[in-house]
Amino acid sequence: MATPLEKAHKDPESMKARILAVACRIFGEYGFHGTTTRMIAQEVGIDISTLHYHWGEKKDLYEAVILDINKDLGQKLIDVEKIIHGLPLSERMAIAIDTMTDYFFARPEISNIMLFRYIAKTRDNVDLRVPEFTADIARSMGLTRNSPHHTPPRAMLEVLAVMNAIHNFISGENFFRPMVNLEREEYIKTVKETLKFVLIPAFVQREGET
Amino acid sequence: MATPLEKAHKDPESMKARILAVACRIFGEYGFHGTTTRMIAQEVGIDISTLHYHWGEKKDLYEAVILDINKDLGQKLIDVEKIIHGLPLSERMAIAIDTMTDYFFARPEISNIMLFRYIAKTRDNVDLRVPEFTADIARSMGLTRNSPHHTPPRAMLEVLAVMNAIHNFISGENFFRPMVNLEREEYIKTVKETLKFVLIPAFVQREGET
DNA sequence: TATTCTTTCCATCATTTGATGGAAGCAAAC
DNA sequence: GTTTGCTTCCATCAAATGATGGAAAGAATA
Repeated sequence: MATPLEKAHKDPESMKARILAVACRIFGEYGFHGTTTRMIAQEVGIDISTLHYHWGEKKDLYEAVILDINKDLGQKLIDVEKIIHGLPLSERMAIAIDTMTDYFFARPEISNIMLFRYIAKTRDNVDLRVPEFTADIARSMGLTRNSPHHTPPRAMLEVLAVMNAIHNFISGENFFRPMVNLEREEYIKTVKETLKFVLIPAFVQREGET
Repeated sequence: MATPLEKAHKDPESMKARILAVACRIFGEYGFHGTTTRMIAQEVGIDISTLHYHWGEKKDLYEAVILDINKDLGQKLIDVEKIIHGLPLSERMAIAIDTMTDYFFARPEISNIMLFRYIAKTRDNVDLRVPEFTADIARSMGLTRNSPHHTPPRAMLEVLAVMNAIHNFISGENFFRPMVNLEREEYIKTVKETLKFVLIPAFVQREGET
């Protein structure tokens, strides 16, 4: 049997896990400063003291959310890499965009928190593992052919351009969807089409030139 | 002579204008909730009461910032449109990307506040004129050829993809630049190259197909 | 100079918010 | 049944924060 701590971490019914899930959503919606511990506690249906009992102070809970996202997203990227491995570039990108878009639409808090972290000033120590993930994806996309153990700035930025394009449409849904007046399903479908249209040709074209 | 209000609005030395400029920067750095009126007042070097005297409550000041951005950005888009009018698509996009990237790097608060507005929940009435701007750009890019008086969702999302790609690299500079370990000038240069590389081919390719 | 109007600051409030101590509840072990 | 340890909640605190009233300072005008 696992230790109580591990159990609490794994059992989604445990109070600790329930708090973490709600915290992830609320932090994603309102950002760190826009979120109050009372908002989270109320959403879970508990007292603030119970929240502090399980997770300590607000910043600790936020860091736990970051770590949770790192774990989940890291695993997802590994899964996708396995699926697309060996396929031609245009297919790899199409599948990756479709899959990751579905994933983020299902867990929009992840896109929200990542974008918040990019643009807002904070003083955290624990951090998103974006540098590692970005380098991994660059390798997976074949952008590091000339320097397998180092990721050139240009390759990093290209990957970030792709990833962030996805995040924007997920996090911006509340703002963009009324603009284009589409139902959710239709919005998701159009977002995927647009992303694939805009992002894939550049890379395919360059690959053909070598 | 202009009214005192207009004067205060135009004279960048006036207290009201100074507060607005600082507010724009601080709101951009920390978001609405992450910003306190005391932070703004301290940065300007005045008492909070003076701030409230000129701009009323915090939300009013924030709305003034939004209106200011709308005005400035709207004018910039008109200027760019004049410059690129008539040129071939690939050149139009290259110049627009270069120009707008320089513009946002010079005023990163604009990118910050726009991205904040996309992802964070608020209950504002006054709003960014993103829908209008987006439709204008779509028209300028020739994406509404088949329906000149209506902007199809797909065209809107394509424009948003381009605009947001720029915003991401400006607002994310503090996060991304250490990742790629570049000096500021080099970062800006690489960002422009990357944006043009990723964003232009898709549109040029489609235009060639018609 | 005296008067009036504008601008700025000091002192202070009420509310919100992060955080804690201690009592009460509850289940498992003895 | 009693004890022990874990969990939850109530009451409360201290600090941060948005906001205001009124006095003081300054500028413009008669």
